Amino acid sequence: MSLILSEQELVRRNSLAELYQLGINPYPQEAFKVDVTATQIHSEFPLKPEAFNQVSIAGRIMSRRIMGAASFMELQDSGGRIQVYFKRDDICPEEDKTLYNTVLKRLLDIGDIIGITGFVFTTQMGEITIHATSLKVLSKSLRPLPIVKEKDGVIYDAFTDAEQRYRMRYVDLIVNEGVKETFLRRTKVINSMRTFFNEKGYLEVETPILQPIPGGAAARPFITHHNALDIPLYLRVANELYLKRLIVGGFDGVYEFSKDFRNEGMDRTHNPEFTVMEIYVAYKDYLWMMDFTEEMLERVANEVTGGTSVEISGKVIDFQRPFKRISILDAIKEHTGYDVSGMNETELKDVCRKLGIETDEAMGKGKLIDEIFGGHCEHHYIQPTFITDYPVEMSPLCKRHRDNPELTERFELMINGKEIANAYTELNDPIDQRNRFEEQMMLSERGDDEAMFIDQDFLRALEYGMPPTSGMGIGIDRLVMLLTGQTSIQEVLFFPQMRPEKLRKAVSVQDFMKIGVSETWAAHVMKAGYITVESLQSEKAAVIQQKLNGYRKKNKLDIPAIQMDEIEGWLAGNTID
RNA sequence: GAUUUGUUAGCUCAGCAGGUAGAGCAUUUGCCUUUUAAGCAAAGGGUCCCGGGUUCGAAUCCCGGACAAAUCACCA
Repeated sequence: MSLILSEQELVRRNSLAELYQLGINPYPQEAFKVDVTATQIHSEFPLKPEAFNQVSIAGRIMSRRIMGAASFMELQDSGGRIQVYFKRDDICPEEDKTLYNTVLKRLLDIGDIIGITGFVFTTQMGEITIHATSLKVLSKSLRPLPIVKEKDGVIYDAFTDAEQRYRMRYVDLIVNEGVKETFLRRTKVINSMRTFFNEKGYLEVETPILQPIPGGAAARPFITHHNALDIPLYLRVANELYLKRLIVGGFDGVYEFSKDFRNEGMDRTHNPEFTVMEIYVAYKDYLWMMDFTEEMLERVANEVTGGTSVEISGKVIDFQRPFKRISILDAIKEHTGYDVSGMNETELKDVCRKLGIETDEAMGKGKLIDEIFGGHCEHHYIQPTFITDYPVEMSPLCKRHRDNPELTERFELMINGKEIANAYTELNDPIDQRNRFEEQMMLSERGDDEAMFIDQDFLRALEYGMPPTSGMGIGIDRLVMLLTGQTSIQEVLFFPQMRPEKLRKAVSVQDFMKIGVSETWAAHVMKAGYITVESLQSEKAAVIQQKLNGYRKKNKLDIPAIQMDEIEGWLAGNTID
């Protein structure tokens, strides 16, 4: 962060100092009583005006319109904005008009947080407004906010730079209307699901994020190190294996909203850390889970949006039950014309070649079928659709299909061409499970770095016996995207992962004084464009002299012109402590 | 990782016939007691992302780099 402040920041710091001089603490300790919100005033004042004769409210100044002895401000609290009217003689009934003339008109800025008391009325323009009778500074803002204005529903000068919006989400939330709403909905989605599960009697649990074996999904993990144990630990890529251990332990239904971490690419649908809800229910199968998932999504959509359909990038998606169901092999047949059921690896590679899909040695049957589906079928499923009965090679934790041992009892829910949920009739045969892990190991040896590790403790748990169980995982971020009409995951995460901001090396006046620059000149040297000591020392003395004296003249500085021998002293490289 | 586009004042953006850096809002000063993206008048504010090159001269042209966005690739 540069130490060189913009003009507006300097003005605000000066205002801050003046407030202190006036005996006003711009960051007071004591609580401020808030007895009403902007939203309440807007909705209830027209019905019960007499209830708003004395209100106390706090918020951030978002606009100011000052005209002599009267001013209007827009105050923004957590729910919205309310206009405030100040009249000099009302907030300064005595002789001393400083609070109005100096504090309100000059020392307060857009972005400052204030508390006021007053009564609500309607202006001649018909806007519900608080007529303030007192004013208290609650927090002085030292940086200018982007000014976003709106008239007749048209937004002017919106704060749109995605990088700045994500890096400074706090600013985004303050100035961009609608950002808060997305995150309120996100919480509603989660609350709605949680209530649904709790009503069914399932237990919310917490399982380890730091895992010695990153199991439960085929993904590249983040690795870290535990010093005391001196072992590597992995950030979880899934919580599946732990939840199933709990089913072994005797719970009928367990679920967890889990932050998972995958060390893979980032784009508008992938963030390195993301939220998944996983639920496991004993004595159920994947057919039951399909019904359960439909019921859950229809209800969540209803509770969050007030209906079952949502619009996203021009497409209307309907969460009304029942959802379409189709097996993955039928889906491939339908969209490519190839019947890949029963094909061996060579035949599948042949199909891939004909479809223009690149293959490599590391790909087994499961991966090949996945590629065909991903490349030619997935994007067709806009309306919620269950894709079922995946090949056994693709699903090492899933039970074989009751009618065909080559397949598994698995479904993925596709919405808007993307996978949203994934569910199994869980594999509880410990012998089969061990074999499947070993097949994964072979894939790993062939070079598939996403293949799963063998979790011996998980196998031991299965050997004690797990009841027949169905489990389902759903990507919360992607679901929230659907239900808020957002097309990038960054819009539904408060703080999406960003490349670290490169901060300019902070230099201070003292750094320049160390090489002999006088205190008088040090600040000017920085303002004249030498933002590091190195940048100054790498310049020729004559150039520096010209530049500094030019700066002195331009800014009409009341100090003597700089002399050559003084500058040569700076460049000599002697440091002074 | 590839391609395309972008990076200019606090914010949104113009300027790219290479020739002294612009607008609106915001800021400062003055006027204004019910305004509405308030108004009127004046002023200040910029490493034109960074580093090289071409040129008498680069925000503008060329090369390299950083960062971002979009598309694609990768991604149970």
